Amino acid sequence: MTEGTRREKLRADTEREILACARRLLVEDGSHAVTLRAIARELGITAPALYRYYDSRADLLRHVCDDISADLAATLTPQIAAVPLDQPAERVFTVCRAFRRWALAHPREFTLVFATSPEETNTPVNRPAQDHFGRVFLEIAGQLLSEHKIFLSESLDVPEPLRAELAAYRDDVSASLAATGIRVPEEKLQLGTIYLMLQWWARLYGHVALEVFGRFPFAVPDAEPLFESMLTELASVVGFS
Amino acid sequence: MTEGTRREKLRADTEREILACARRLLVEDGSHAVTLRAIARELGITAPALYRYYDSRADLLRHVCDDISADLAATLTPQIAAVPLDQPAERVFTVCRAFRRWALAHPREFTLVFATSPEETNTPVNRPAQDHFGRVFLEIAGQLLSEHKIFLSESLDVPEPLRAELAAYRDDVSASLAATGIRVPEEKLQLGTIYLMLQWWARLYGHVALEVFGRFPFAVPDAEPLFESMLTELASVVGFS
DNA sequence: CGCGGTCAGTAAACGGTGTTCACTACCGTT
DNA sequence: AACGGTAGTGAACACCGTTTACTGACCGCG
Repeated sequence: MTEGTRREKLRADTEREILACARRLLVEDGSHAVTLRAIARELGITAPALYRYYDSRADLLRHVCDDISADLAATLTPQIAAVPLDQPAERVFTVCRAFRRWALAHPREFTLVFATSPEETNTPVNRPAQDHFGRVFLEIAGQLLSEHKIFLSESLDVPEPLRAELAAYRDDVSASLAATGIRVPEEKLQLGTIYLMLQWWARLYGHVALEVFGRFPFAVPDAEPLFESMLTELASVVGFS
Repeated sequence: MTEGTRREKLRADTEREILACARRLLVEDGSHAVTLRAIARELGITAPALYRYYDSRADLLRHVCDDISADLAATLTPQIAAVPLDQPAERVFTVCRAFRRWALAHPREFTLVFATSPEETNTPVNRPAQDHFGRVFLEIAGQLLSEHKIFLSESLDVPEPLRAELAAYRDDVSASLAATGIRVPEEKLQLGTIYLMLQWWARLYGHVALEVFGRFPFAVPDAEPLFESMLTELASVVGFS
């Protein structure tokens, strides 16, 4: 897979080591503990050596983000795959529940990837679904759309002022999906579908972020029932069982 | 208001100065620029002097959070007050729009207060609506409930497994409201009401956070129509026009 | 074989950070 | 006039990211 020049093999090796170490530090002690010097110390090298691999600490953190996103995707995909294709509602539920479970189990990773202001990691604003979890979300939604006609088509009432906006997004979604190898027939990507995807993602994200950050307006010791009720309500909106 | 011993007056003065300076640094250069030494430099004192006022940088940041929350509350309250009491839907819309506008105009403050993992500011987990914006949200919702019976009462279908949870929150909400001087008759605080408040907050938060962080699954240049459509949809769920 | 370039890694240094500690000098009170 | 509390200082410690000039070892080429 990677170039075999052996030199590059070693390089890729330590690069993986760096990322793994950064991940470990992040998980165990928080993002402020992800320090060039700490990583170097643990790898038995000196801090400046890391600049052979990353331009800066921010750059490293950005790669850690991508690493985490990849892991999340790798965690979610098999879980969805385990649900039969002919149970689309259950598939969507599964990915939502899995995402919540992952976020609660990996709060620091979640924070870094999903709730870090772009400036913190110096992420260029022009970096939409690139590598990030959005891709996973799109993939799953894309599969769903391409294999079923579950979503209410034109009958779903998309507010008029939104139609122009949504039409613009469609191309973006199409391109994103195409980049991952999924081909969705044009006629399946209706405006209502895109609208639903956005709503779904916003609610899922909102609930999970609130839960991870403990920012409910009052103490909520166990938000799982709340989450489940959100799912069933969302499903009813879409037209699931 | 503050003790007049003049010594304490001076102290309160510089304390305000410190907070104001921290706010300015946060707004202009991001939270990483909020540095004890930078603050001290600007006040013409030395960094260790700040320890006379705050236990640590984290402690200072926590107070900045409270300061921001207070400001947010002060921004929102008059905006709501400007909407006649007999237009409850418009009142809710107003606070939601105002919150979104504030967040977009003050992304760094929003990030610090609403999307900082508790560990970052060393916030004790047991710090629910205390001083934070949750209180404002509760106040507004509380006023709404106590003055109108807009929300669908028992007819709203609260999923069975949730009823126990929600019942537990009710006391919490009651106490929080009472602490701010708002007395809501017990019978107005129905389970469905609490459920709605949570849903509303989760969706509002989710949309705004996504927008501030630019974490929509694809590029969304202008999320305002999306936001407005969310509002009208939420309103229809509650039974507004 | 040996020469030369590429490149991972080093050592030292710069300026910045949070935090601690011993210390001063003032201010209000007794 | 003496005292005690307290805001503020200065020096120091242990970190941090980043830059610079430097060392070797490895690899391919003649």
